[in-house]
Amino acid sequence: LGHSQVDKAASRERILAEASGQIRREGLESLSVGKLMGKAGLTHGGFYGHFPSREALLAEALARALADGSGDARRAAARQDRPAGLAGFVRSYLSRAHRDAPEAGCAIAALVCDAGRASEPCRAAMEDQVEGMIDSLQRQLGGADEAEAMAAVATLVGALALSRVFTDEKRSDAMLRAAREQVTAMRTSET
Amino acid sequence: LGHSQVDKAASRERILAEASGQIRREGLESLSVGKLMGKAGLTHGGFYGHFPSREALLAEALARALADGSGDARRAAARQDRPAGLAGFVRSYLSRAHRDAPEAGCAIAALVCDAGRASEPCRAAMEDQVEGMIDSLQRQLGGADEAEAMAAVATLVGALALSRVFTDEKRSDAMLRAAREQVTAMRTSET
DNA sequence: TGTACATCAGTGAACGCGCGTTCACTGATGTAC
DNA sequence: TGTACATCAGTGAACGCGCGTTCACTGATGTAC
Repeated sequence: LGHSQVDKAASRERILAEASGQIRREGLESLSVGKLMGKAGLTHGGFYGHFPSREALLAEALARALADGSGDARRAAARQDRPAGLAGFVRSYLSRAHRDAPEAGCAIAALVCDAGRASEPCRAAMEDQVEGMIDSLQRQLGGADEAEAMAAVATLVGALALSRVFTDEKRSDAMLRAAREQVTAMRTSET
Repeated sequence: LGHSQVDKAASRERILAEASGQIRREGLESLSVGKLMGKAGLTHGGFYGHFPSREALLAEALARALADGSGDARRAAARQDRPAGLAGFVRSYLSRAHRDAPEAGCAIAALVCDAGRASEPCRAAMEDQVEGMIDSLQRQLGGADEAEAMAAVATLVGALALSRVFTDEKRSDAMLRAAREQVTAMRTSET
């Protein structure tokens, strides 16, 4: 059991990473201090050496989740040198892999509904990330007006969230495919 | 304090109606037996004369919420004699009134994220309602293929859910407008 | 380099609280005569 | 129509449980000499 400063930083990191996955997998309210510490290999009492309260961790974990999931994906998509550009981003965003691993994926799609009910900091963090995704898509759409980018975001987020509702995998796949076609067609009709 | 059989039926109705609104306003997990009974004008102990458990009520309340919100809206949209048809449905679905009153609105948009994490009956009920909304939109789109209807549903649900994340009302309105334009344009390009 | 000690990461018992659920009870209802 | 009584809708105290949080403690860390 490490007691050094480096170990503490590593513990904090493990706690945050675990929390960031947990909230994307089962929602903001699912995060329990005791269980979280257990998964991080520690006991519940140590939690308050890292964060002042569950609520404070929640805000930080959401920020982390948004950066991990949506942020990474958007940055990848925004890279000019990427072969496929928009089509590549849409393909990966609406992929089975993304649908089946919400804990590693876009926190916007995983938590849209929770966001409106959450504390102000959580809500603000989510809002910023949505704006970021709109910007990113507008650029990818090649100078389309913002309304088109907004509609594209709605389609992407809605389709991914809905694809996770279906128990029948074929229907779920169909939902992803339908949205992929629509968003990809938006570019084609623009350029 | 009524003790008749009619009164009991009315109590059950009040409990269900209250629960159906509560879960759409604050999520499935937000439903508390004690608070719910309080809002229905009763004490917590009486709950088990109406439902066997919180979980059982949850499934019934979700079914009710889906029927109230999405069902009503879809049925209205499906009526052939309605002046505007699809455009009318889309306008009301993506209206400020709908956004600002989730407790009376579409349960799909209010609970997409919660659905995947919920018990099997809840998930199945949600799944059915999504299929129903796809069917309804396909008919409204005038014989478009199912993929287009699915993409339209994703856009509608995604935009409504996202519009509730924004604190800035102008951005929220813009999201609704953007999706309205896109879905309405789908019909135009079809017919 | 080696020892003495202050620091502090992590432990685990304990707390108050709200939850879902149970149950003995109360008193209005509605039926049998 | 009027009375006696079984039914049962609703009450509120009590339960066990898991939660977030606190705190006295332990023992490894890393610094001062």
